[in-house]
Amino acid sequence: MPPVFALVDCNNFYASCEQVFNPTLEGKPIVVLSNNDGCVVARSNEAKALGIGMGIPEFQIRPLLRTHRVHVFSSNYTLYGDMSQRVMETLERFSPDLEVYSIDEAFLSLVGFEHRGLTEHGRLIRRIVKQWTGIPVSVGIAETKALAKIANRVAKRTPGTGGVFDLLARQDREALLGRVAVEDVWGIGPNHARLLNQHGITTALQLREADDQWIRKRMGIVGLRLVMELRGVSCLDLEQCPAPKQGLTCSRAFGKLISTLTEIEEAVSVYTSRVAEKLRRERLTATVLTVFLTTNEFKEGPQYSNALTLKLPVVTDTTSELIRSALHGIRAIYRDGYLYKKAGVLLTGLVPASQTQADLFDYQDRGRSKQLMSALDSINDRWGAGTLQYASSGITKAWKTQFHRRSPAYTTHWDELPVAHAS
DNA sequence: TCTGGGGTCCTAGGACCC
DNA sequence: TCTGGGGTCCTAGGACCC
Repeated sequence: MPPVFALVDCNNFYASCEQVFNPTLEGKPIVVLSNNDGCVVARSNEAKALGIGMGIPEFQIRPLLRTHRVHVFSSNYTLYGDMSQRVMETLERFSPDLEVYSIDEAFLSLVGFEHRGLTEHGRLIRRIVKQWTGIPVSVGIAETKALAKIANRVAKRTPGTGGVFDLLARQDREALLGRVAVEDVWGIGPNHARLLNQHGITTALQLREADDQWIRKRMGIVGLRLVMELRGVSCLDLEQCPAPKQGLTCSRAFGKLISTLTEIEEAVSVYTSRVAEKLRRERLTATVLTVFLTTNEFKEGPQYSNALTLKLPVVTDTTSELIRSALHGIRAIYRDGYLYKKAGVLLTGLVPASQTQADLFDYQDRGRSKQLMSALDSINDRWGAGTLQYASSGITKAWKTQFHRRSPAYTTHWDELPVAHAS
């Protein structure tokens, strides 16, 4: 059976999540900002119509936001993560062959559903997801993932499609691909777009017709696979079970520039605690730790950026051991006399915890530190991240990430549940 | 004043081995 | 004077994704 993919993509996902819990926002321009309220990461249709670009720094459009009374939100990842799970669980009912591709997108295999009419099936998916979660989605259908991406784009932007577009059924495929700019093709970033444009390739249609040898040489095997996908030859399979994680990171810009080693050590301790929590949640242990530190690249003044990778003395998931190594690393790369903007901790060489616990023979009492970590995790789960923390994390936290306009965690915190008013 | 965070995969080059 | 070829592993950097 030839493959058939549907790409289901939530419309303006973060913005839609905010609207679900505050319906007075529907039809209004709203934006959601990144950490530290830095950049725009989601926009309602009305905000897009005002010309607010994706990724633009908030301070650059502040007057515009005020003039048009745009509703502005800090990111609320707890809420978005929970809503994402609800959407994915709903989609699972339509096809067990599902790949959760990102927080707001999933590929579904529709093989076996052809007889019902794929467009009709797409409309049903859209209706049920909206009804059960409140989130509007678009559905693109085609015989490869790359084409399903394009179909989804058409569904989103073309009034009259009703949010569903089946490329398989189209006779005018060439005309459609001719209207898609090459930089809007999935897998073509700014660098390859520039390269292709220089060689006269400006549309998805021209990319499809490009010379294989040339593509292979200039864009590698990834580029060639993409071209094949545009031709309707499926090269990218549905990845149903996620591959094991290769690394886990916690990196964050500081709420303000900092210069002292003490403050940086505090931040690195907190970041290490966060990444250690992720590690335990994934039931993994780490063997390698990298710390890094950078100044603000956007600002004038002396720049410094460095990273150090350390092999951990023992494979571990224990916060205190990870903090010890991270602080060791950060002291080694810290230089006096700079204003620092960002630091991070990266764990790699990940091994499933089940494979490491049996044969440890170091001096630590593993049983006790395991108990300590589960106590720590359950208290922080129950009472909020950071309720219990290590002394090296400090108290004042002048460098803390800023979220000035965060909406409530409507779905995950009892004291922030939305309230229904009888009218 | 103010510019995010967390990932993946591929490739080239060097070290090392037989 | 003359100095192979093939393999693996590791790392850094580039490109891309949402």
